[in-house]
Amino acid sequence: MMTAAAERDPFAGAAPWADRLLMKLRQRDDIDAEEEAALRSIIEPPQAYPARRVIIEEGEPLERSALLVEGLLARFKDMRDGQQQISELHVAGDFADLHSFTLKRLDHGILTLTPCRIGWVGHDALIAMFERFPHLGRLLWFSTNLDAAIHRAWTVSLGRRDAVARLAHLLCELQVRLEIVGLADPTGYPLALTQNDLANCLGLTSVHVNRVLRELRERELVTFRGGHVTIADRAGLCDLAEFSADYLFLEKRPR
Amino acid sequence: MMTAAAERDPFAGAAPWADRLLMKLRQRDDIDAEEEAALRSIIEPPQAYPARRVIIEEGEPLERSALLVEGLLARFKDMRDGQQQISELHVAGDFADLHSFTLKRLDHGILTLTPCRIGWVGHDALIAMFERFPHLGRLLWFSTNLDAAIHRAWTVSLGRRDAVARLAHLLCELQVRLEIVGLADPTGYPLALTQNDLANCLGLTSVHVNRVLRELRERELVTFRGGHVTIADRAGLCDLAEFSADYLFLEKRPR
DNA sequence: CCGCAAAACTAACCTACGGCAATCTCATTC
DNA sequence: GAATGAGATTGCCGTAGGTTAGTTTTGCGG
Repeated sequence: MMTAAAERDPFAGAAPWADRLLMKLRQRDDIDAEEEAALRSIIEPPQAYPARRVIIEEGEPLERSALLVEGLLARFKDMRDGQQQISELHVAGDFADLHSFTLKRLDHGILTLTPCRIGWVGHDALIAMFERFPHLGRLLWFSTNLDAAIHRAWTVSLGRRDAVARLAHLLCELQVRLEIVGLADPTGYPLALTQNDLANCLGLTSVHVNRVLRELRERELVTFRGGHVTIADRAGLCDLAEFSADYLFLEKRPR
Repeated sequence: MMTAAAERDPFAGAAPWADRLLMKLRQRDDIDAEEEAALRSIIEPPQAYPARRVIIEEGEPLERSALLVEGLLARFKDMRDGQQQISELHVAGDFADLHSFTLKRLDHGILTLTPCRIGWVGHDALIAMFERFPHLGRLLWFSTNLDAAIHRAWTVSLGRRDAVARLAHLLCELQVRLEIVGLADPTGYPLALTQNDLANCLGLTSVHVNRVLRELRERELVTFRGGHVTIADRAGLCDLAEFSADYLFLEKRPR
């Protein structure tokens, strides 16, 4: 069953690289077939990028946004003294820099942490789509506000949780976000990060992340080894982290 | 000169409580007279709230958003052990919880730190306005993305700056944000916060904030006393904080 | 002008995490 | 299968900031 939009665009209706984005959005609101086709049609076929490549430089003028199709991306900021802070991790299905649609440039860089596939979307195509489907505009606005909610959760972690709870909280967050897009099962998920990457997310040093990982392992809560997170005691982990998924807005509602 | 929208609504064209919001938005993009009238017309006359009142509870269903007309608001989260973390401060002219337009509830509470005046805006009125003026929709989307950029700056502070630089950075941020809405002169600004409030922003204790304020005073960079921030050496302060206003997106551009 | 509470300030001590350096593990390449 | 290098791991010690427990100052209602 093809919609009008789908017939005009040879990619629409197909474009499987938008699948995880749709899973993510449909967790929060209904999207009808016409909207789906419109959304799929504006996302260009994904391009591959190697790990550890800065794909968007801080300040660079932007006329398109990046839909992460596969891999892990980080929003990061480098300090004078060589330290780095990551302000958000992005998983498949995330629009990593939809913020640039209104900001026109970013206040931070975006970096691949693993090999990635990215489908670009032109800002002009977004404007056209929003004129026809204001509801999709609100949904993507929602998704940037969801990023802001994640930022706030990280702020709370960095400000008020100790290193153990902070790491536990991050692992809980990723568990939920990856489950939504079908990349985690209830016992854990693949996570191709180094301990140093985790340190850059958590405002710690890699040495201390190592100590904390050992503690979490010894307390039989989680194991992170060989690029895989195995959650041994989910309830215990959430409790330690004071984690609640409320800030991820998983309920389906008209937005 | 009255526009069509202004003639329909007795408050439009007047509604001076939207002045600072307009100053803030016009710093980033042009707004024509018709848009201005539409925006003014949907903001209800401000209501007064005393200091230290939670005006929005975490999770509460929301059908309107708060434009801060006067005073200081905080987005906050309380921890099990009684600690509090503030994830953003809002000054006059800020839409404090425009995020709830798409989120429908908040992942945090909103609290008055000083006596405040707030003009409420119904979400239905926003939808109607956006249908007629998509450009205003993008501008307000921009303003939620600006909040996200501020969140990221705080994340970097909390993760990678020591207490002195962290406090200095916050004081720099407020200087710029208050200047935009005409509430700071180049030498400083009124700031009716306690040292404990600052501690809750910075992930510190009030005791340590006190020590750090003394250090900043002794280094002749800033003084915070009697609810007023006096900047003695702006360049030195920015340098210490590694502060750049880039993340506040002060340039005027079509959004 | 007094009495009171909240906030500011100080000092002595304590601890979570950083800094540094050495060693270990493991995957990759020739 | 030896050589290499990135990342993981551990131990020791230093320090930024927390904790506790005060004292002092400020603002304010009566």
